[in-house]
Amino acid sequence: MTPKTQTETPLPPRERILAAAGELFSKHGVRGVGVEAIADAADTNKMTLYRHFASKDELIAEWVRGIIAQKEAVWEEISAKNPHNPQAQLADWGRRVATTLAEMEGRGSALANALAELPERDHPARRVIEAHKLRQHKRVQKLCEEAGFQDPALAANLFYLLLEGATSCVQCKGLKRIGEDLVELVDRMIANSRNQQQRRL
Amino acid sequence: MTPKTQTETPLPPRERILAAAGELFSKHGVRGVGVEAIADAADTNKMTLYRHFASKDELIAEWVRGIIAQKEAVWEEISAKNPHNPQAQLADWGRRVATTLAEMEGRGSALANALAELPERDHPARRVIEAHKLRQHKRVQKLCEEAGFQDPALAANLFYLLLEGATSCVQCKGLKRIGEDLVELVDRMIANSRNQQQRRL
DNA sequence: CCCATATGTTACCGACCGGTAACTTTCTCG
DNA sequence: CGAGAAAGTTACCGGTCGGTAACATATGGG
Repeated sequence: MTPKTQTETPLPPRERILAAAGELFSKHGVRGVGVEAIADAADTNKMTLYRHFASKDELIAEWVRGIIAQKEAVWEEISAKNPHNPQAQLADWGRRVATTLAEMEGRGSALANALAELPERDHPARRVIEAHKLRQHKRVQKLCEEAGFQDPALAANLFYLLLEGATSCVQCKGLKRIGEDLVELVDRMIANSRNQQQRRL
Repeated sequence: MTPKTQTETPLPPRERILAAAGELFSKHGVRGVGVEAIADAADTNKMTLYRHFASKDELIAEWVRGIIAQKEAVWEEISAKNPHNPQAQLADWGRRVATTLAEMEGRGSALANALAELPERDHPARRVIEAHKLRQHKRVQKLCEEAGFQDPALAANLFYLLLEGATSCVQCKGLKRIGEDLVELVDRMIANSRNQQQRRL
């Protein structure tokens, strides 16, 4: 009699919970979803959830860690595809950010939203996100140094501001051309870096 | 016996409530503060709060409207100080954004945070914020047209992304030079616009 | 087969939240 | 002074939330 419409569940409960939490957190924000709703969506119950995660905050942190891991995996992919070519890596990165933005409908970056929803400065998830953002910034800065920008730190901050700005803008509808313009701007930056290199030779 | 340490209260309750709500919302986020805490901080009570605001959501919206009003007042000031000089207006704006960022300790833009905390697409506050962001973007775009950029829409999006990115970055400590670099980048953009104008003459 | 382990089920707790009712106090102004 | 509006006070409602206890069920390997 119970419909059982969901796909079969070969995944262990922990993974199902993480997946369900991810969907709900993305859609309604971490503070807008209760643990019971998560357990239901994962086709399990609150008790099992608490056997796998010490608290809701820890579940949030784990979810955030997953997102970050796959973002860092993308970076690995980028640097593997064009090793020793920082310009190409930066361009690739810009393009990927733009396409990612195009796919996000309405609600913006999960990480930025989580940061805004968790004002407590010592929240586990917050620490993880901040560390990741700093790593990301460092990575861009290193690429800018290798790319031969006159002022690598300035260039890196420009790139970084463009990225952060774009992911922040997605929340607001309208402003549609932003994705393509982001790519355009990154490409111009890279062209500039080449000019600067030539001038210096 | 009651300490009564607070400053005298010559302001009507409505203003006190708005002020207290503003402080608490900024510090703990709109979802992290209850109406009772707001009433207490305003040295009044929940009942009086609900006589002046139909609901918590309306109070949030009113707070947001206040922030936006003062941001738009800044724009008036900017355009009054350098009328018919779009470059100077853009530069002034960049400088003001940078100093504002320097003052915000830790937690980022109240508007961006509110947007992240209110996923419901028809929340009154959300509508107000989105309208404001669109107005802001239009304003920058008009200035870019007047400033004679080759591609005003592209330039406007660059400015806008820089702004949004900077206000979004404040949440993350570290990344300290961002404020000064924002000014530097805006100035370079403006220098570019002058070159483009000359080239076209 | 039987025990241990993982999972499901139900019920519950205390805290907090947004919002309201009913009544009292205070202040203003005619 | 006295009426009326604005503000304060207290108590309460229904709901939700994060988290736990106690117990029932399955599953799988020695």
